[in-house]
Amino acid sequence: MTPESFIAAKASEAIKAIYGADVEASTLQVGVTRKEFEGDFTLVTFPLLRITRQSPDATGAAIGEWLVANCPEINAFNSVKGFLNLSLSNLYWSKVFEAMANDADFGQLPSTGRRVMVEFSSPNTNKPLHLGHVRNNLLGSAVSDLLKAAGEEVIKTTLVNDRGVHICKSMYAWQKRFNGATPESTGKKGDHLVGDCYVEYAKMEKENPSVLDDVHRMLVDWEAGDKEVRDLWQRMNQWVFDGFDQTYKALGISFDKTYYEHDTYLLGKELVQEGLRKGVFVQDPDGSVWCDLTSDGLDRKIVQRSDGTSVYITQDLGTAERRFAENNLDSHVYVVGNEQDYHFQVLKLILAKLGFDWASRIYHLSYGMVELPEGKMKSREGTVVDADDLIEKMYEEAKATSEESGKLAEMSEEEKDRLYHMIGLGALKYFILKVDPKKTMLFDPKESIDFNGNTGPFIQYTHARICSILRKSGVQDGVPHKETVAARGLVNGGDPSGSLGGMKRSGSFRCGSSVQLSQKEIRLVKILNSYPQKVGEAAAAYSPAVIANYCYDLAKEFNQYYHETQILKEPDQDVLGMRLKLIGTVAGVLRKAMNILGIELPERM
RNA sequence: GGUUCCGUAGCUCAGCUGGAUAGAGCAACAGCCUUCUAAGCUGUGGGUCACGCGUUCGAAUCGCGUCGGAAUCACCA
Repeated sequence: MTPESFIAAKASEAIKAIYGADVEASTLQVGVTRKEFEGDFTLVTFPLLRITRQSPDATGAAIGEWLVANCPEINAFNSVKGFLNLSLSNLYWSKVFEAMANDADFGQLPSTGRRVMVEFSSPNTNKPLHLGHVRNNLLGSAVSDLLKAAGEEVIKTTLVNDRGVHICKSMYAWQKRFNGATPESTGKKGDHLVGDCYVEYAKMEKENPSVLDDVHRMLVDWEAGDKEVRDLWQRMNQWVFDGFDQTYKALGISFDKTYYEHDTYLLGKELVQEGLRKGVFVQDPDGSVWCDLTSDGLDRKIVQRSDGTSVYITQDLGTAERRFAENNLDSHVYVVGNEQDYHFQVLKLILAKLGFDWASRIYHLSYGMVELPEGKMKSREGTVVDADDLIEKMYEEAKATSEESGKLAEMSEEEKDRLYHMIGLGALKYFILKVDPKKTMLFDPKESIDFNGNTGPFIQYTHARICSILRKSGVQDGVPHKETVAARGLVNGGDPSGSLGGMKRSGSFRCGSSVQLSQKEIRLVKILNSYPQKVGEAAAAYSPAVIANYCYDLAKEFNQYYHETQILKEPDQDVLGMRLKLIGTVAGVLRKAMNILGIELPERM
C-alpha cells in the first residue's frame, strides 16, 4: 500500500466519522506536499466542500484533527487554502524503510501472467547502423526490461530486412566496382563495406539510370533461387550480420528470437484470399487487391499488386498472425519510428476487420526522430551519425575525463577499459533514454554528450561514491546486493543481508523504535519507496524516460544528503547502521533502475 | 489539401490522468576540496508555458479555433 492510498483510506474514514458521508478513498486527491510547506502528503479539500458545507480551511482543520487524534501514523497537519498538509510519523517512515531495505525483489512488480513480444531494431542489411537506429535499439531494449520489471513475460525480437531491391543494389555495385573486396581484405567492418557498396550504387545509377534494370533482373534471379545470386547475397549479408553483431554487443543489445524477411516475405498471402472471401478486401479489374478504409477516415490501401506480389503491409499482416499464434501472445509492441504511424494505424485496422481480436492489443511504440541542428540526418549530405563512430567517441571522451580526474591509479588496464566503456555508453544511453520517446530529439555532434548534470555519468558517479563509503565503513565486499556481488564472482552468492558484513560489526540494526530519521533521510526514503510506482507508471506509458528522470531525482537527493551529513563520523552505532543501510538501498535501487535502461554502474570511477 | 504528432528559460529537457509561487541541466556570474570520490554541492540572474476563446472554485495540463514546425497520405520498405 502506498502512503498516498493509506492517507486516502484514513481520510475517507475521517469524513465518514465527522460528516457521516461515504466517500470512496480512491476518489480523494492525495499528492506529495510541495517542499515549501510543512508536511509529507497533501489532501486537496476543494472537492469535499459540497459534503462538508464548511470553508476549505475549516474542512481541512476538522479532518486534520481527526486524523491526528485517531491515526498514530499521522503526526501533524496544517490546512492552507484548501490544501490539508499531513505529516507522517518517524515510526511510519522507519517501518516503510525497513520493509523495502529487506526486500530483495524491491521494484520487481508481481507477475501479470501476460506474454508480450517486443519487436525493435529491424535493420536493413544494406548500410551500417546510425544514431536513429541507436535510439530504436536502446528504446526497444529498455522497454523490454521495463515490461519485465512490471511483471510481464517478454520476448525480444527483430525482423531483419535482408532481401529486396535495396540489397540487390549493394550486390550489383560490389560485383561491378569492388574487385572482390572483403572485410578481411580491406580491414573494414562488414556492414560498413556493404554500406559503401550501396553508396557507390547510387552514383552508378546517377551516371547511368539503366543499371536499375540489371538490379531488377537480379531480384528476379534471387526470387527464382539462382545459385550465383543467392551465394553472393548470403555472403554479403553475413558480412553485415557480423558487423551488426559487433555493434549490438557494444551496445549491450540482444534478442530472444530473430526473424528474417526472406523467411516471412510471403506470409500474408492467404490472408489476402481470406479477406477477399470475407469481403474485407476488393479486387480491381487489373487484379490488384485493396482494402477500402475511406469510411474510417483513411485512404484505400493496396495489399497485393496487380502482378500478384505482395507489398510491405501484406507481410506484416501475415507475420503478426503467425507471431500471435506461435507464441500465444497477449500483446505485441512494435518499436518503430513515428514516420510509420500511418502504416500501423492501417495495420491494426485491417487486422481488426479480418476479425482478429488481438488487433487492439498491438501497440506501436512510435518514437520521434533524432535530428541534428541543421535538421534531419541525410546520407547524401554525409551528416549521418554512425553508431560505431559515436560509441568509439564516447569511449574516448570517458577515457579523457577519467584520466584527468586521476582517481584510477590502482586499476588494471583491463578494468579501466571496461570502465571507460561503461561510462561512455552510460552517457550515450542516458542521453537518449531520458527524453520522452515520442518526442523528436536533438543531437549536436559538435557539442559532445555531457558528463555533468542530468547525465548517466552523474548517476554512475553517485553510485561509485556510495560504494566508496561502504568500503570504508568496513563492508569488505563492496556492495551489499547479491546480484552485482555474485555476478562479479566476488562472493559465493550469499544472501543480501549476509553480505552486509559491516552491519553486523556495527551492532544489530533496528529501524523504528530507537533510530530517528532526519528530514533528509525521510526524503530519501520517500523517493526510494516510490520506485515500484514509477516502474508501473513507466511501463504503462512505455517510457524509460520516467525511470531515467527518477534516477536523477534520487541521485540528486543523495548528493545533497551526502554534502550535509558526515555519514561515517556518526558515533551512535544504531544511527550509523541505519545510514549505511539507507545509502546501500539507494545504491541498490539506482542499480536496478539503471539496469532497466541497460546502464551499468561502476564501484569506482 | 486530409490525417497524426509537437510548440515550456538563450540551448537541451522535466512537469501534462486539472491543484498551492511552473522545475532541472547546460551556458553566464559568485562561492565551497588539510574532513566519507569536486563527474559533486550552494547561491544569483533568466518565463506572456506559441496565441485567443471556452469548461472549472482552480488550466502549462482538458475542449475548440488561429499561428508555427515535423511526419505521413506509393502497385517503396
